[in-house]
Amino acid sequence: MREGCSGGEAEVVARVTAWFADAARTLPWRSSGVTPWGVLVSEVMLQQTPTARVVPVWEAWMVRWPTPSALAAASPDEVLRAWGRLGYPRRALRLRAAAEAVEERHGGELPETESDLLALPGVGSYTAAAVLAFAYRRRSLVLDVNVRRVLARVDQGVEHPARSETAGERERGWRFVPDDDEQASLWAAASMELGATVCTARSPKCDPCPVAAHCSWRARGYPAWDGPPRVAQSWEGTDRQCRGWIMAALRGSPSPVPLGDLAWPDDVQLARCADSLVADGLAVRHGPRLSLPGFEPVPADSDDEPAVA
DNA sequence: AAAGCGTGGTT
DNA sequence: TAACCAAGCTT
Repeated sequence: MREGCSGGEAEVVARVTAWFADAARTLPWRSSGVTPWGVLVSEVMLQQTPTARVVPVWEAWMVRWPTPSALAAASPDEVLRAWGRLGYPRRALRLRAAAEAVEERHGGELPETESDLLALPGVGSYTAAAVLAFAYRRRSLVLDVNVRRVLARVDQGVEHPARSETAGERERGWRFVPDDDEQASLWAAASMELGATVCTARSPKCDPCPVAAHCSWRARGYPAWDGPPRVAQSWEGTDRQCRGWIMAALRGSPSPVPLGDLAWPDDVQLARCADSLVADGLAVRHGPRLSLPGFEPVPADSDDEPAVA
């Protein structure tokens, strides 16, 4: 008997992985021939961004910058424009920084250990584990929002996982991870897929669920969530919205944009957000104008600002 | 360690 | 229609 399998973990793993054999979506980063770097690119793009929106961007991106060295050589403004509307554009900068780090520290090859992966910019606990599982077919604990929700329901009998990951959650998560590398990486992909397509946050489809009969939440009659209320992130009028507005303008302009051209109702907020974008390396000042970083003004003789005598 | 960080589709 | 939600990371 495998260690830690006192409950029905092995049965759940077997059923979910069998279901996955048929139900797996065909996603471009799952194709054979995709490099570990390609897997990492997909994982970073998928952080907080729906799969459907990532697909076309990933495909174009990998054609343009197939390797870490190619991306490291790209200029930030190109990278930010190619990132398009995926959101959280600092991920694009961090991905480029990760490419540079792979070049400098690992000779251009994505490292294969969890600690080396975690040391890359933009790579956290989830992404490192996902690369181990999906790129290297290695045993790891892949706990994303989908897997956490599946385990919350099947294992804990509650509708939602805790707001932030707990030690107990990781401990329980490991109980489901098969000893075998190949089976473990299959479980990682399959459990994520189940959460993404069947055991969804809003309206779970228990009918086609391969583990409905093993689900504690179902057995308990789907009790409503009685944990802490889940925070609703506001949007209207936030700095986030303002920053997004500025970034969209910068992406859409071939030349630096005067802040005054950005029709934003609050001048103070606009200035503050411009400052924060510059501080984050997402924008650069050219006198009173703003551009994406890496933008090269035509090297005329310093006509960016009116000459001061 | 809680809060900040984009964007747009779904319910 | 207004919330809710999405393959998280960083500070």
